[in-house]
Amino acid sequence: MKRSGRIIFHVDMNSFYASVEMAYDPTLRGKPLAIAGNVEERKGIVVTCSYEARAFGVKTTMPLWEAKQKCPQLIVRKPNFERYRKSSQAMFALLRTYTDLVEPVSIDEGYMDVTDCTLSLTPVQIAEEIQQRLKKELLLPCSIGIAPNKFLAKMASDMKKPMGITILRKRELTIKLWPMPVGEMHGVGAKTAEKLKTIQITTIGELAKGNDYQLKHLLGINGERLKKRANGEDNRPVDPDSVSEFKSIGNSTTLPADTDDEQVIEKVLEKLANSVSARMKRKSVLSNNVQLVIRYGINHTVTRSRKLENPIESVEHIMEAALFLLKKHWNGDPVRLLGITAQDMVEKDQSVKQLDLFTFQEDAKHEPLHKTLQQLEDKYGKGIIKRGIKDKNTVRTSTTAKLTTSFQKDFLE
DNA sequence: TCTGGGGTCCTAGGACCC
DNA sequence: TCTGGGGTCCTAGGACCC
Repeated sequence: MKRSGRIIFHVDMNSFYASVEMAYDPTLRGKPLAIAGNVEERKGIVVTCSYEARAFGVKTTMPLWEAKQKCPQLIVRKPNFERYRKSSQAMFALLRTYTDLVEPVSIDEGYMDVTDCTLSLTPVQIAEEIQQRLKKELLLPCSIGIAPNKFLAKMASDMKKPMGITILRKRELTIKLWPMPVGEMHGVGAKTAEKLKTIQITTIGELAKGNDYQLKHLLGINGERLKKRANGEDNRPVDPDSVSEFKSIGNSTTLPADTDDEQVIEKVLEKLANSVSARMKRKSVLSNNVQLVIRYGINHTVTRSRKLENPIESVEHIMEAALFLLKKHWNGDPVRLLGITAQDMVEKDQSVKQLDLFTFQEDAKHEPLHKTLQQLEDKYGKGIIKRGIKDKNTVRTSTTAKLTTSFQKDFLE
């Protein structure tokens, strides 16, 4: 028998970092706890806090000094990402014992498609069991939303925290979803809410009935999508692989004090390049594009990127690109934050290396070489060969990884 | 005392090619 | 001599999320 609709779960861990710390250190349980970066300094903000801390009015992104004011007995810990990653892995492993269709969205939340779960349990029973097991086995509380698609499941999991299970059926939309402020909708932030207000849309229900032309004019393609979601339409599949296809790896840091000292800036970049490179190597990926982020003041951030000739991963290469961008684009003003992000990632194929194919004089006649390059492009598509100017008259061509093996077979024998 | 650091996706303009 | 329109790539920036 084929069921008409899907059954999607959104599993959302409650105050994840704080919960992990409590699981790890029993003396913290039941106490107001905040996780904050830069504990000693002015710029520290609350990343996550326990429900006991929330009772005092402590909130995520609140400056630490303010949180301490609201709750003098607040316990503050620095984040320990290694620990969170481990807990996260254990949590997703538990979810995968129910179905392979588990899509992690972030370290502490994910979707499950339990439509074809073979268990003789109802969806609600499965959700209850998952929630109980996460609590018992990993000491971690969560909320679960159950709905016919991802968007509704996400909205549902938000409705009851902590340790909630909420079912959101399509026919309940008008009562449960439509009265909510549009700003609480997943995908609508402050700016979009502000824009919607100009056309008298303040609730999800008003968005659901919004004028197509007006929405498109105001928000572009996103207007169309948001209206569909408001009407409970969302056919995105649960994709277990989406998380492994990450697009970028970056590190950034706010400096202890704003500075225009070039040596200090270069030191910081060196550190960032080191950590980006280490993470890339751990994941066996190379990058074709390096982005430099410079923040001058609270509201002035500049990003500059550079497409590279060859994919890179080493600290030296990352630094080279970052320094190039710094020299070219830094206006000399004091810098508040610096960041390096590696983008346009490709998987590193261990078995083959990137290879310089030819170096030749652009204006000279090299019929066989040109012919070979043409053949390569015909076979593998445009863009497979990178051409770079080596010096005034010399062109260097190179290609990457996967092609090389076949290339050698096809053309170098 | 006054907002961190990790990401994704989308848009838009200019360059270049056909 | 002048020139349209489409496609792709690159870069910068904005919005959003956790």
